[in-house]
Amino acid sequence: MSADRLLELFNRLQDHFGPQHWWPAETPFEIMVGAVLTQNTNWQNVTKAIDGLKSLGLLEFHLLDSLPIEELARLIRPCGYYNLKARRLKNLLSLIRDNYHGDLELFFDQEVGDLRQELLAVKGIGPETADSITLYAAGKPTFVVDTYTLRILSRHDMIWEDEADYHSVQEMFMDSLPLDVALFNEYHALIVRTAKEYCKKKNRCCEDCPLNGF
DNA sequence: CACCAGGCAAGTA
DNA sequence: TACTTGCATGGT
Repeated sequence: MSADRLLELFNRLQDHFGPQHWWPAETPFEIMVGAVLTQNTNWQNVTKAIDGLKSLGLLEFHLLDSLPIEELARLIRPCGYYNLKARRLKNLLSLIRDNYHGDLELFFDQEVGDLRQELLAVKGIGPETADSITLYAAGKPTFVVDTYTLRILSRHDMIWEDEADYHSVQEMFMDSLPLDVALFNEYHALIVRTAKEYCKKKNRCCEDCPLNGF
């Protein structure tokens, strides 16, 4: 896989869509919560859950941390897997409370690899969620891979479906591109944008996809 | 009606 | 190691 092709892909998407202004949230804490809630879930459903928490004024570390888990589960119901996600959020909040006095700034203020490893150690936080929080909430340079990334790359013969484990694909991006937070931010956002708009059909590209012929 | 969505962990062989 | 399954709501 050539670095040039990955750069060319980015340039095409950027030329076509323009800036994406990710992550769609108002605070790093909201990004972190959203990253957990969006696991295998339509973003529309996530916004329902987030807006619900917001409207009650609960989208703040200490409030969610002290909220009973059953109550949290009930409040995030619209985003699905609510019992599971309530537990996962609690796991994450507990880590930040116990090791960082609930200080999100302090938690995020560490070397990118350390932050990522600490996130991965939380039960319910896998590579994509860890990278999303690291990149979009903490602003550290790590590349976010998701199902859309794998789909688009394999569709354009940039990976084989079998060889496509998370870390090898992530390495591919990070070995080929400058470790630039703004670039990684925009690149992943553009991939999601493209997939949502043009990869609705299961196993083939749309006629009018901006990547046609790429 | 079936299928899908910005995953992850646990179970099975 | 390599599959498989559970988790769940809401939109198309």
